[in-house]
Amino acid sequence: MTDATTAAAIDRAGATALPTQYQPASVEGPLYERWVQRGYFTADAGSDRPPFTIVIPPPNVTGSLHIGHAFEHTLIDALVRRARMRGFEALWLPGMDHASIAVHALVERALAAEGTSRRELGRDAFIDRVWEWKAEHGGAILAQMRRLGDSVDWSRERFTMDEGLSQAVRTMFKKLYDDGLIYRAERLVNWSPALRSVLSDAEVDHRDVEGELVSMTYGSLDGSGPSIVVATTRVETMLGDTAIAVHPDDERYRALIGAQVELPLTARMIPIIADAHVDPAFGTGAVKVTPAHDPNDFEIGQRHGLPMLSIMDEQGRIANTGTEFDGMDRFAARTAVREKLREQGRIVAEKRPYLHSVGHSERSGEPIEPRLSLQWFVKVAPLAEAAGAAVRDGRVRISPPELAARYFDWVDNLHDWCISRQLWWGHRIPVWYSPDGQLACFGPGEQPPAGWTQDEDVLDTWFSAGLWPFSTLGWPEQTADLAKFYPTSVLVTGYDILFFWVVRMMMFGLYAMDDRGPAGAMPFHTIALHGMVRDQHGKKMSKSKGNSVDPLAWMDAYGTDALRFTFAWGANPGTDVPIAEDNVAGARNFCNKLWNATRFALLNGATVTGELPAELTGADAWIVSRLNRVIAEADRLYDDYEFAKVADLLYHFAWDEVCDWYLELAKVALGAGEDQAAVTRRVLGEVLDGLLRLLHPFVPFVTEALWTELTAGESIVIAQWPQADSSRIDGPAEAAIGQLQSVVIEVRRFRSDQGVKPAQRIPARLGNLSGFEAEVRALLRLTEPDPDFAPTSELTTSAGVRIELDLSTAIDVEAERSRLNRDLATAHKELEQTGKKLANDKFLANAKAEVVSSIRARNELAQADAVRIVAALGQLPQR
RNA sequence: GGGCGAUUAGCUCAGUGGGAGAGCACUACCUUGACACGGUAGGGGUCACUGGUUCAAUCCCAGUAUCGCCCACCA
Repeated sequence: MTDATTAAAIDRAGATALPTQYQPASVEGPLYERWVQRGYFTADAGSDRPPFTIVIPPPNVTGSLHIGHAFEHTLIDALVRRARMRGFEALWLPGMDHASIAVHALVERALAAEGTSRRELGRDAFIDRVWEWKAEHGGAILAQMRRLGDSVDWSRERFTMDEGLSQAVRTMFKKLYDDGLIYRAERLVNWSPALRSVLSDAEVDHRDVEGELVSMTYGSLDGSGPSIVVATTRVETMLGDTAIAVHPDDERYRALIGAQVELPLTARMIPIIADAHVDPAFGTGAVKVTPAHDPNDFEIGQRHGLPMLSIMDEQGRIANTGTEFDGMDRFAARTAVREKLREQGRIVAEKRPYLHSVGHSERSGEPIEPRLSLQWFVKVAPLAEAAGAAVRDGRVRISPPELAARYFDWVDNLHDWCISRQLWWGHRIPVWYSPDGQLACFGPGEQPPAGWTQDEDVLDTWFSAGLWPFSTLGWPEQTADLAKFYPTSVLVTGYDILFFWVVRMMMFGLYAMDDRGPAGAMPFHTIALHGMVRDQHGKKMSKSKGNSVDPLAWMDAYGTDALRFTFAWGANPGTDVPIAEDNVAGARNFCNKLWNATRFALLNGATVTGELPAELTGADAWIVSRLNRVIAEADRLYDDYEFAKVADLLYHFAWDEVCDWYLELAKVALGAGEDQAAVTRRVLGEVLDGLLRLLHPFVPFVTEALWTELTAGESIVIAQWPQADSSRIDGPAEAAIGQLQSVVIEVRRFRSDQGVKPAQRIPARLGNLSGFEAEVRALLRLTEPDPDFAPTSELTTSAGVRIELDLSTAIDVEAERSRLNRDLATAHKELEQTGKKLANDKFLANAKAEVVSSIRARNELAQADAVRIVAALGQLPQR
């Protein structure tokens, strides 16, 4: 390099003032502000760019950014950034908190801390409290999510409870109601006596507890009439028994079927019935049936038309039995009933403790009580069938495909969906009742007559969440957004939520948007499923285990880009992602490596201006060839949502090829005369420009900071996505650099084995290196031979290049002998393996021709290696 | 009980019908004018087990064991 170009390069570096280490804090905030101000993140339905729409799960407003959400957000943002660079009009569908249950519970907890309760407050005041709570916590979580550098247009953010979405929910309910797909029925629900509310199945925690299994005699005790022994873990429910069931094929009881026996403690007679649900092998093979307090018994009761006696009030006290137990708490009654039966001599066996699973309220902790009540249901059969068909016939793709089995498993076995909840926060059911008991559903814009009252219940949170892909676009209005951005391109979410959310969106999208026909109604073209974030040992993160980590703390310590790259690196489709702090540190190191590689390039005048020369040679041709292969490969992997593989590909291309080899080779080229240096400066710019753009979706801040320095462009956010140019693929150049690498590696190994310090310069005479002599000398620190050059050692590399070295001292013969023997062993092993195959006639007859020829080539190579190594060993001085 | 998936280096995970890989960790040497958040070289694996198919199995098939997840059930 001339002094003038050196000075120019240093001037330029001075202007960039890049520090030697990447400092995340100084770039992240300012860059994010700049992106938002310049409007890069906004999407316009009026543009003629093709749409790319992503449905995003709304963050739970639970106070702090959860690592799982940060992970998911990162993947989504990567897709959106790439789409934007590829020329799409990219839109996220942002919203807050479809999880009304969670918010409800958190607000209730806050009220309890204040010594008050939802009931004391009343409905309206409670809802005001929820809004206050959301305004406060929602803002906090948004600020945390922005730190991730996500490119959501948060100005489009919608709350599930806002006016527009309420219209959508009412429209949907009315449409389903009018089509006869919504009905009201009395069913068993999960009742929480403490909350005096229904819980969804998802809010019920099944825990193994130590209870008791009590067996007791029903009917006659003295043999004067029929009797039968049944067992139960909940003795008190016997007060509500309306039958005893046995298996129809059970010989022991065949004669008793149809008989009536007296229910102890009551004057009632109940029948013995036959039902296939009963397991003859369990207990006595006879089961008491309490239809109003047990889900299975309810089914039996329905099949046999049994009366359904509710024997508890809404606080879990025995009621309406006409016995002495009325008014007792259910657990007190359990003991009292048992002891009363014991007095009568009806207890025949007790097993205690008896381990069994009992549903508990996730919110209040006490065991739930199944309870009969009137609820609203969606008839899902026709909806689920359409949802299954859309995936079966390929209109909707699931990635990875293995998880489609789970989807079908669910969709094909869906029961009717209970959509009413006895909560106050949520969309109220748009059904009104007249004073004389009529009911009617009123859609948006319709007014119920005066004096009618609205149903008190609200809709299940997944009802409104299921509308997300189109309600956020303005449906039921036919908006420009809806026209352009629906169906959406892809849904990215965890496989854990496939059943809850994805299936609902599929059913509702296909149903609500059916005017678009089968090809346009589905909510998304692709469902891309990721796994759960785990700790470094693959364990689920949870607060109670104390192994959950705070993504914000890692962003502080290592930078947002490091965290994002870590997420991408671990994101294999559909599989869980163990995240350890070591990985984040590794990603931070990678960011720093990129930083310094670019710094080096800038110091040396790398540029993107001017045409890249059509004909490149040597290392320049090689790295440009590799770049174009990497672009093509990265595109293919991105298209398959193979985030981990993209990250790994780019990591190794950047580190192993660009930094470890190309930059080192470029140092030689930059000093090799102005013509060559100019080409290399341009190639350096080309390679880094392409690499930074490929990495930008995962590593937005570092790439923006470096790319704008390198190219003086406005922003990498709006830069074009790299296009692979197959004419730049250069096989001969790749082969030549491959040979150079093998020579360098072998001589380095020799030096290392001989204990020669890396920095020590050694005179050497080199064989024919086909034009790479300068590079090899620079990389290996081999100087030109003096006139009185006297080699003390020589070696011939596997590529056949002879290298003579003057180590000044005698070589370490034993070290060299051991090195050669190791190589010889490798060659012999290879010879043996390949030789065995080549000696096998069946192999030669059956194996594909290219396999045979590759084995033959390996065999020949091993043979040549062995000959060379044996010769080298023979030349070593004898002991 | 039903279904799905996993088992590969000390740890976390890729991978392929024909030469066993990565990151971190480990060993030795090195502050070489981009980077010690670095460089160079190196050690380390009967690819869970047992059978089968095949010229050839870590990969395909069957079974076993262990682990994980989902669903159902637990009178």
